[in-house]
Amino acid sequence: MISKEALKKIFPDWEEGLYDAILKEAELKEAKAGTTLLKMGQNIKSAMLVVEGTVKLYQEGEDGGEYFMYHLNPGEACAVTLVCNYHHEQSQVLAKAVTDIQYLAIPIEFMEKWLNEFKSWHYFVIRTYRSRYEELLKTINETAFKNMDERLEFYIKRQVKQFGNSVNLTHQEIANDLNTSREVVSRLLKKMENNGWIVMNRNSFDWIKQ
Amino acid sequence: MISKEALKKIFPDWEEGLYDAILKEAELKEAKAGTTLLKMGQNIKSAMLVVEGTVKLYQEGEDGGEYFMYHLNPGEACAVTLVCNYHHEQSQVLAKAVTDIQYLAIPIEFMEKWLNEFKSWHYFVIRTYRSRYEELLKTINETAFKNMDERLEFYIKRQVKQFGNSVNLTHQEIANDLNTSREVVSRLLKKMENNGWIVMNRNSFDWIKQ
DNA sequence: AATGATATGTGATAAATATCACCGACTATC
DNA sequence: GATAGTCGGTGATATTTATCACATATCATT
Repeated sequence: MISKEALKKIFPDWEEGLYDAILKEAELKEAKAGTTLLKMGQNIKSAMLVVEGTVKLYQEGEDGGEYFMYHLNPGEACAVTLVCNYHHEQSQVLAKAVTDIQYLAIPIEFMEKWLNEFKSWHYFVIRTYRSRYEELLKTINETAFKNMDERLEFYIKRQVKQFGNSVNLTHQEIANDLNTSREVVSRLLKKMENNGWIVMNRNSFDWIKQ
Repeated sequence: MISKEALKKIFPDWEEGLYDAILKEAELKEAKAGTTLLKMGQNIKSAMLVVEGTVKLYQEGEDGGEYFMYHLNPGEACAVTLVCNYHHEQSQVLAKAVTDIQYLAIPIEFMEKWLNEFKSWHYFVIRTYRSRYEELLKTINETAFKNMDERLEFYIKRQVKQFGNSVNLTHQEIANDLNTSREVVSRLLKKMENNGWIVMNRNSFDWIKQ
């Protein structure tokens, strides 16, 4: 299990009792890069708090398509799993580990209990919802108003912010995240290269635009 | 001001003290149908709780376009205005009254105070965020995966659920909400009419599909 | 170095949507 | 009931994106 000190660094400003409760009740789990952590429609059994690594959150289409919404980093939690009420809540998102990750899985029976017991947990839940809500607003804005070239640029910028200027994704992977086709991504990336925004390699490219 | 009994009907399951606090601190405001209640970028000075009527929430594009996200009904609150921390939060949404409305405006200095004082307020804030988050997920799903014909159908169904089978909107208004053009909406509605899904009139149409 | 697998490039074409131009129908108002 | 304004219909065309087909490039493995 994780040490209390490490926990405090990643999730600051909680009450002592909450750290103790986490250490007692949560399970520290690991997952390899690429693992699907949560599927749409799946019953939610535990809340997920990211300790190490990065998770990608998707919306899933009926036809099986995926649409990238936002990243989760250490100290952040998956909003949909912070279930307050009932026991048969189903996931409305798809979550995948991008890197090898560690996360805390907290059985959902503690969600309501802790809301009553720990003020800092309450704040954490609200902060989580608020920040995820704001991410969704950005995603909607991009999707509703922008063409694919701008959406791709937005996507790459988020990627760069997360992992640095070297983007290690194939055109196909990017196309999947944006729910478009590889050809479209290839052509738009080629344009960006011609504009001097990126330098392309196989399996990756570098963002060099200011 | 509104009576305590009326308040209890619209916002059930709060603590007595919270009703009293609302009655003491909130202002009951009115607005005519069509009024813009909140613009994007505007400083948030008060939380908005709907008492009577319906509010439409939009995302606003940089070019001035609008994109409809969801309705707010009596007993519901605008999530973005439930600001917890700082005083200079700016709105990331556009809110418009669809009907004549009444709403409670609560100065944001009480947001944090009440979170500490009233457990039921805490729950109300979380429930608000959760339900708005879920609405956004639906909106993203429609926008990212569906073509305009399906999006229009989804839009009409939400409208029907809100206001009944008679949809009193012009093609132009629908086009604005979906960030497309009137011609596209007209053509798709014509198709729906040919399919026997709707009966069209000037300024309105009736949804007759099962 | 030959082979197969994966990644990327690109033309041709189709489909969806946006835009422009203009028309006729209805409505409110005087 | 003439008129101006709003609403809806529709062809033509442009743009964006999706899809298909196939070529080339790179890499890993032997």
